[in-house]
Amino acid sequence: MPELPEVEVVRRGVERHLVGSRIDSVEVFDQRALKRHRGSANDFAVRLAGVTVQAAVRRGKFMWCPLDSGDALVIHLGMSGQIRVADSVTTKHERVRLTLDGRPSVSFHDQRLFGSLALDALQPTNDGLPAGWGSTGLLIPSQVAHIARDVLDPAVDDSALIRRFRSRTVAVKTAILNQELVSGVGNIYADEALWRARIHYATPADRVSPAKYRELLSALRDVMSVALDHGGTSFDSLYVNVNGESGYFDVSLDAYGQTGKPCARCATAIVREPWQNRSSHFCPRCQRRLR
DNA sequence: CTCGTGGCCTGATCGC
DNA sequence: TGCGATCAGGCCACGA
Repeated sequence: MPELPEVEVVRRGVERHLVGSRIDSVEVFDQRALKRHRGSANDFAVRLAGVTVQAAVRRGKFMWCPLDSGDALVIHLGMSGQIRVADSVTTKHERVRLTLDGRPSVSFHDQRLFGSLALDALQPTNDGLPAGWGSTGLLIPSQVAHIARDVLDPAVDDSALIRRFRSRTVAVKTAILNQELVSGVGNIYADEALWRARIHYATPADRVSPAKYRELLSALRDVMSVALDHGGTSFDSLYVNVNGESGYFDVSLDAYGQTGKPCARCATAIVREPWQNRSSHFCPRCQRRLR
């Protein structure tokens, strides 16, 4: 389950292996991997053949490659998507293969099909600032335009973001997972950052103080930076980096997946609760529910 | 506009 | 051994 640091690792791999290449041909083995492409698999393949890849850009968990055709190849890894280089044999979960001019092929693998590839038109960013990491370009795919800047984006205005959080009545965890407010935060790092900032996940977003939000943002940035320094983390083995190597690494998690283990601060057992079709992990002593 | 729910997906795991 | 139920969760469509 790649989150922002893992996607950034993959973006760097895409930058190395795909940027500057011309795509000679495209094989679509399963068109469900083109969920976000508005058009047929044939349309996807025909429009991609012969184009040259110009850059690899990322905002939150969306990645895209501007092409010399004027469009962009949009990549989302979903839960189990992988980019793999130079596969000689096609395996069960290989969904799309790009054959390049004079360089090893690049494939999109995805067991669970939550991810996708798509071709999309580019449009200017709303604020006239660079669209994301990896390029100073001011263009963003139309289907990514509604995604907010991510936590690590230097163009994020913390004060404005905190005002938006505080205008919501939903749980604070819902607010930080909302990709239209801030992007790149998934369930793992949400629980980790809430634990670090000592905030209960169900606290109404409008009852968290600005100072607490600053702590929360800082915790998110810390935990993601550490993960990025280690080259990406993931809780299962589905995430694989661009060379097919597992990106799993032993970043120490203090909340997520730690059910029953002692809290690193106070030794109280970490609790897991079902929440919005997923789970929330927290320390019942350090993270008190507001009442 | 905001919010809550359920669908999309497959494979590992569990109880019977 | 096999079968059905459950769970994992990012994103999106939909209805209130």
